[in-house]
Amino acid sequence: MARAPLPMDPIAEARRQWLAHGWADAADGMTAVTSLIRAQQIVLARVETALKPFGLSFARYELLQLLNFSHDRALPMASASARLQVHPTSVTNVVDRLEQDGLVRRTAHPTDRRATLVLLTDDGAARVGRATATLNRDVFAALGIPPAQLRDLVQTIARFRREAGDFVDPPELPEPL
Amino acid sequence: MARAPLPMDPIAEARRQWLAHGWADAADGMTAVTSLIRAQQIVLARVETALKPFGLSFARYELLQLLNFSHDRALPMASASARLQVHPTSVTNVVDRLEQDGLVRRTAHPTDRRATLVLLTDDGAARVGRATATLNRDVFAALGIPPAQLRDLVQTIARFRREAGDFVDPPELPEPL
DNA sequence: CCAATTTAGTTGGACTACCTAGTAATTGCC
DNA sequence: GGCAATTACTAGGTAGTCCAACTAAATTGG
Repeated sequence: MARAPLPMDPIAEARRQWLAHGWADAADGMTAVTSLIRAQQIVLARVETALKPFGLSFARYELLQLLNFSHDRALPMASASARLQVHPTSVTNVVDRLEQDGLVRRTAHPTDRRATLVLLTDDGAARVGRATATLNRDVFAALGIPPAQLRDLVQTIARFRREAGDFVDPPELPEPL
Repeated sequence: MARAPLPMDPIAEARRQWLAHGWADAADGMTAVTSLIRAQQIVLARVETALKPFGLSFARYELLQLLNFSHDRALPMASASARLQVHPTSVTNVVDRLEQDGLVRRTAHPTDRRATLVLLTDDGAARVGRATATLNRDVFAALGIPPAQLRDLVQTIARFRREAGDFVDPPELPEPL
């Protein structure tokens, strides 16, 4: 990743180019998409930096934390894949490495002989606990976005995700027909 | 990528977990970070889907479009790396493949014998032009985020990027000192 | 002017994610 | 009951990202 700040905002520059080429109807969407992609790069870089001392990447951390919050600290591979929204082969890959590091263990599923349970080891639980403390302190609690904007950002993205079919609302109240 | 929508919002669920564990000061930041990462996954998936018929990925497209907007349709590798905010080795990698496909060519820099110019070929220009039309129509102009929220989103992220040192404001007026 | 430093780019290695294709086990339907 | 379709996972290959280390060329400083 390049370190030196650019002398101007490349996204605003792209927006100018879009307008100059007569693509006004797509300019705002283009700007939003590139903004989201760039913002993700920045926050992910911070997360990876914070996790590096623990020998974890964000992909590893997410899986460990998911197990940590699950009953019996275990989950079938397929459930992890669905919950993390990643390809099943990615889960296989990450579990392979986490298992080599002794942070998780593969176990037989009690009833379904096709399935494999991933189990968080004590080492894994300790590791993810320490990583979370660092992450909370150095990244999440120090993002640098004012609370009001943070709230709007999350809400806008939540609406977008729901419309994109990312999840469906749980029936908390009586269903409106 | 998993396709079926989850029965509830996993990010809201994570937020509940964070609050339940007494990490209230980090909960909003965690929520924002995971929201950004998930939103990027969704929009990037749409972009990649739209680009697939053209044999392009977003990384390839970005480089081609950057060259397309540059003088003489050419740029030194280092400039592309800085502008795209990716590691120099990533540029080497992408240029290798684009060159194999005949969409760009490596040329000698006229004055600096260390540097390599990447030049957009006519084929490359035609390809990126058609890809942009599709991208504008199918993705950017059809994001599904209301205009007002789109504007706020972009502005919030722009502020965040500036504070993160992504870019510095251009000296549009006489330099202070 | 020449040595030391910086800059530009590539190579090799590691990680993550995806896709395709395969095996094994389970479920569903006649 | 038994065959077909589905589900769970793994293997192999491709793409993209990064880092560390390296070569070559340009710049800088004494």
